Amino acid sequence: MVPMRSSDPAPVMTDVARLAGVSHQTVSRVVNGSPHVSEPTRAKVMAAMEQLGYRRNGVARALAMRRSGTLGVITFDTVRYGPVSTLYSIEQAAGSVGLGVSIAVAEQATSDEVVRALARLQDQSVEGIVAIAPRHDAVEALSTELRGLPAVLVGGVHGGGSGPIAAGDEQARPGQPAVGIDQRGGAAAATRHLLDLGHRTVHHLAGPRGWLDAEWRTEGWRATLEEAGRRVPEPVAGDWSAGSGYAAMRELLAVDPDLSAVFAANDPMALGALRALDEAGRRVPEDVSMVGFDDVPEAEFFRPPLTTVRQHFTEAGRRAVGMLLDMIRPGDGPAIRPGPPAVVPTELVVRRSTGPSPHR
Amino acid sequence: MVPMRSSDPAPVMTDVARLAGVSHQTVSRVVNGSPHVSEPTRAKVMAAMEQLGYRRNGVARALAMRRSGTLGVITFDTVRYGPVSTLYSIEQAAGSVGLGVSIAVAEQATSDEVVRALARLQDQSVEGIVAIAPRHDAVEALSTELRGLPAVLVGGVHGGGSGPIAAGDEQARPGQPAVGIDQRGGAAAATRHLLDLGHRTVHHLAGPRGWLDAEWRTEGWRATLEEAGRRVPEPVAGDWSAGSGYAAMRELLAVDPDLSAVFAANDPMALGALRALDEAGRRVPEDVSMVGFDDVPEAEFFRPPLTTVRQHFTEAGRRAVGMLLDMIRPGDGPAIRPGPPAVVPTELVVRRSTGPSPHR
DNA sequence: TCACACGATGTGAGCGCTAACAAAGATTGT
DNA sequence: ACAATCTTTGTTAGCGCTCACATCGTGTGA
Repeated sequence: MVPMRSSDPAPVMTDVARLAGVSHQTVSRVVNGSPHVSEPTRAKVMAAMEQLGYRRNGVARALAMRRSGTLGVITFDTVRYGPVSTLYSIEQAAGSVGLGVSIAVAEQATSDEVVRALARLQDQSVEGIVAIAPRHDAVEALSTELRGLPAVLVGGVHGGGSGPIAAGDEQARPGQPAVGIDQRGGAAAATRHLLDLGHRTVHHLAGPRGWLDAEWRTEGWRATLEEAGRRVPEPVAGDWSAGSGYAAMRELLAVDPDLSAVFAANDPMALGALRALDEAGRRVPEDVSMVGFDDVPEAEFFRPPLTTVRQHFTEAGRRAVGMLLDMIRPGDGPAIRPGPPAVVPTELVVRRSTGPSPHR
Repeated sequence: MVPMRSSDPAPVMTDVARLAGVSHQTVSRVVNGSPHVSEPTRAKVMAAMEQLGYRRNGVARALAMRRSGTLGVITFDTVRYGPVSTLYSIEQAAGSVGLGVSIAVAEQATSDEVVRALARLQDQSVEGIVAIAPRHDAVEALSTELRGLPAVLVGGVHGGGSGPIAAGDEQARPGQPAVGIDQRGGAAAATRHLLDLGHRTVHHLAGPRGWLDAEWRTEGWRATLEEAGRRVPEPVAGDWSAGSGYAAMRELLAVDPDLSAVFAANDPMALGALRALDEAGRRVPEDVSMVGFDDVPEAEFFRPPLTTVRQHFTEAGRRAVGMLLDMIRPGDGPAIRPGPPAVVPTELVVRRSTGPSPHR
């Protein structure tokens, strides 16, 4: 393929220097774009680099500069839309400022697994950590294990979480920087939408216990119901999967056959619920209205097209990297620099799975 | 959180050595589990490491050993199930043999983007590359840019592709190691299933032009039809998304209102197609049968539950890492070592979206 | 004309580790 | 008892780069 035996060692700075007739330091200056190099010299060096196919050795550079230029991302073994989108946007943002991204995926979101993932990243000398969509225990484990390594959480923050989070809220890690999506606000919007449509109350297919996002969604739902003075039905928890949504919906139906509005913790669960409803002979939205969360690309093609809460994962990823950058390269110019609030708003996307209550 | 100012420099080997009253080399031996250290010495060193909270500096190690211990993965900005699962399984496999994983996501699967992603990884001195689900042009670009860096493609290989691929097949990169999933076989199985059900022919919602997986699926479908002596209807291409499946299905319906069996290039496209069918008043599977590809976790909850072709992405990822390991650490003991064939079989999962032809 | 500044370049040291060899001490055989 | 051997430990020299500083030249102002 390539006319190069991978056996002959890659050229190093000294090789380039020798060929160009300068010192290795001058080559370094050229490589790093120093202004103190004369034009002819720069040209000679460039030519030599070109001829040799020189690439700077990142490891040596990292050692000398005492910074690896890599961020670590901890994520979970889940192909869920949110975490994945966030991961990609983190990589984009990091890449745009010249940082690499190493990942460690924890098989479970348990403390143990998270700690092991963290260790893997630390072995690679990452400069900072972004942890995606954490659970309570994982966050806990993370912060005790961090030992001064800068880290930011992303994905599991409710309204109001820029920088150290105000005390008194049962969330994230007091003091642990976090950027997140307004889970609570999104859940509230979904619930309010349903209430506005005339439904007497809204049932909830909750996400798994212990997941920050899940809990804030539940919280937003509950608060809205309480504010409106409505009955708060017992939520049934799932595990984010369509299957669990299906099971949970059946359970809900058994307990309360008269329900008319359901808020699911995410879109796959809504999909499962839709199927359960169909099997039970309930029409959506005529008999039951359904709202999801995430706005996965497929949501528009569910039957019926799903009303859901869109999250801007990309923005969240960008801000997380910006925040981390502020921690590891303080005062390094405006690279990404997020706007003031580190909490990204959500957006209710109304499609055809919601309609007026049949009870009026 | 953690009672450690990140300002005081991390302890290094010499610090441990001094505290333990030995030479830094002895510390190195302990860290690397050398057998030539006496038990009391080892204990002293361990204690010193513990006390200081020592962690080996991976960068320095990488420089000295001339190997970074990191693999690079190139993937695309797509939250599709397959690529994501593969990515995770690669990380697992790499982690299990002590390798780190850096990722670079190309915004598009174009040569330009792939080359830039590759450059980002090379700057991190990765020891090898795994490229996920490539397109033709991307593979092309990759192999010219690789300059001796070991690389393996994963995800886009039809039956028969262990190691350098036999010439004569229009696929991957002649000579480019690849591990993949038996796309052609899976497509053939799907098509045959439909034919066995009595359908006269099978229409195809194809994946995007230029994607290896898409082309092999189309090929498998076409070959099966031809073998059976059936008419081969013109496929309509989509872009893997549900929206494109919807549009393509409508187009197919306009051209050939009598169709009774459809093979979609992936599950999201099948989902979109299902919706188009529903809007057109066709029942599935009574009027039209549908088969997808991938077996995404949600497929079981489509309406009706989707018959589809399951891919074992995890296995593919594992094998890719094993293969790469063979290239960068030849004869390094049986770490992952895949079994002989580097092509992972698929599995037809029959659910309720397929049924007997209405035309007989 | 000389002092001073400044731009362009080179020199040396060192980042934290591993590899290769050297130097002790312990053990063995004869 | 002495050489031969093995085990345990230390010493030295890099890996390829950047940083801090030294050096050389050229231009400027008095």
